[in-house]
Amino acid sequence: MPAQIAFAPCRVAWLIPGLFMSENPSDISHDQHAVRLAKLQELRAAGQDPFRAEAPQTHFSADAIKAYVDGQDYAVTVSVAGRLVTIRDMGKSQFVKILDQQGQIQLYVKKDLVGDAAYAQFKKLDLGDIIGVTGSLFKTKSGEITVRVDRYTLVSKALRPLPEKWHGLSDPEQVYRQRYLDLIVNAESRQRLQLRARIVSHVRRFLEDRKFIEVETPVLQNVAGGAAARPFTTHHNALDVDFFLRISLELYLKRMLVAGYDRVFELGRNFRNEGISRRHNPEFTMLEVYQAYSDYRGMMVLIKDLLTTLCRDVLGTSEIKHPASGQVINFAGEWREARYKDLVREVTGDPQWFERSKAEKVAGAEKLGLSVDPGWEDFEVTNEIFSKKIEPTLIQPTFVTHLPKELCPLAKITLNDPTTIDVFELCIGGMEIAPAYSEQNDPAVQRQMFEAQSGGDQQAIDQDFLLALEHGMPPAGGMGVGIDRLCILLTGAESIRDVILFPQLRPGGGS
RNA sequence: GGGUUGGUAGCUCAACGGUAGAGCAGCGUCCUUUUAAGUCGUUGGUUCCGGGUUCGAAUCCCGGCCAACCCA
Repeated sequence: MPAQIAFAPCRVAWLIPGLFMSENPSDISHDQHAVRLAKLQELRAAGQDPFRAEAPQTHFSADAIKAYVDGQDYAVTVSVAGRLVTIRDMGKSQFVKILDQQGQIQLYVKKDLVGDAAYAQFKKLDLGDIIGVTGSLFKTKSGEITVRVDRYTLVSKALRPLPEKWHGLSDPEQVYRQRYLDLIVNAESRQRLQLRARIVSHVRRFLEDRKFIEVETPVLQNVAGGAAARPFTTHHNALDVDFFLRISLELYLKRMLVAGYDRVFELGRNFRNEGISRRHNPEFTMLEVYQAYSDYRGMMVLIKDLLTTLCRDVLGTSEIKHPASGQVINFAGEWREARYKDLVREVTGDPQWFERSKAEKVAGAEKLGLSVDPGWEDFEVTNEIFSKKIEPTLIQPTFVTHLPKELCPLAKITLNDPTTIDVFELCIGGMEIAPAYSEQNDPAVQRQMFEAQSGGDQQAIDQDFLLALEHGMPPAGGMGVGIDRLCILLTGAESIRDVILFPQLRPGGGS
């Protein structure tokens, strides 16, 4: 049992006479940082250093509360530790609360139990200090299970004050830049970000239970392939070579299919050097899953199982509020399936849309209130309609299938329709959550599609990937799941920044 | 990149051309089962930064920085 830290039985004001007297020009009572430093100095002057102290921890807060045996006050002894977040001082006794990983637990400190000196020292603790206590559980008059403290130890002195206890921290800039403060004082943020951890954990377990193997592939790549996005560049000094940070996991995971890993996944960070918005962070977490001898229809079953079990096991409900639309998203029952072309024909009101000339399509898009870049191809004009006028309306889970082949060079062409590919995009809450393909495994067709997309720029083609394909890749279904967006959906967050611990901000701002 | 809104005490917010305030936190009292505990007293400001207008600017104007939202 570590030695108990005891405050010297004197007041800070005695240490430096007149320190807190208002008529004294050196009064520091208004400067909370200075007051806390003075308290630390006082401890050190008495030969005690809280930063070298230790505390036992037998229980987290919620586990300790569960350990209470009803009707048997003081029967169970626990040691808990955490940050002081509430102090209610009643003279010769105090109720305080500490916060740990599981939440808060109330402590009751009585002068006649801990002794005069230790009690006097306890009164000098500040909100934010980290303490460990040992005591026995009881239930207060108002029914709150509480630790009656026998002894306590200060194990870290907080030199800065906490944000306000009632309103918490609400300045969004400070919430993101000093997330640790947000997590201390805003229970909602704590719950939301812990929910994310449980979602990610469930995803891993779900896939491992189905015999998928988790792998880690390179972040630094010569060719940033597998998606259309602007990559970040970096430089390796020893090799004197420029690298890209990956924009997708796809091409390396397919090499693993070639390697004989029949079910493989990676849960990792992608980087895209593009705009920052409510739905985009420059680095974001992606799940990609590949299953040999499956196809995009198989991926439909997989993603539906994944989301249904997530709802059941993590959220405990199959209905989620969607704040932007006010609708309730229902994950139970059949999910809608709709062809891309049908949705476009419906929203444009034109059954012959795909037979129209580009000029007619541009006019049609403008009629819908969209502005169209004159340099765009046919399919880009149509896709602008899809992403602006259709996708945001797909609130309930919807598989959009048979996308135009120009939208993705990595999928198989539909057998009886050479203009579309065997893919789906799962849209929920107006967002694209998961695209999936029947993966292209014909190396010659794959090469043609890369060349058509790259406009003849051989540098932009991952030749090593094509070489791998020539060794033979089994037919497979593949799927990507944007984990951040999934978390936005499942936690009811309004912004990607709310489900990322430390979202990217311009450096140097704020405090 | 463009537009809108915002930046005031450690935190949450007032004051909108005339002496910068409140609550919480802090400091000093009272109080041994409190629940935003209560009680009495009290300290604390480069009003984001830099210019300008004015007798006088947190407030109006211009420029910059940072953020949120909308748009591209």
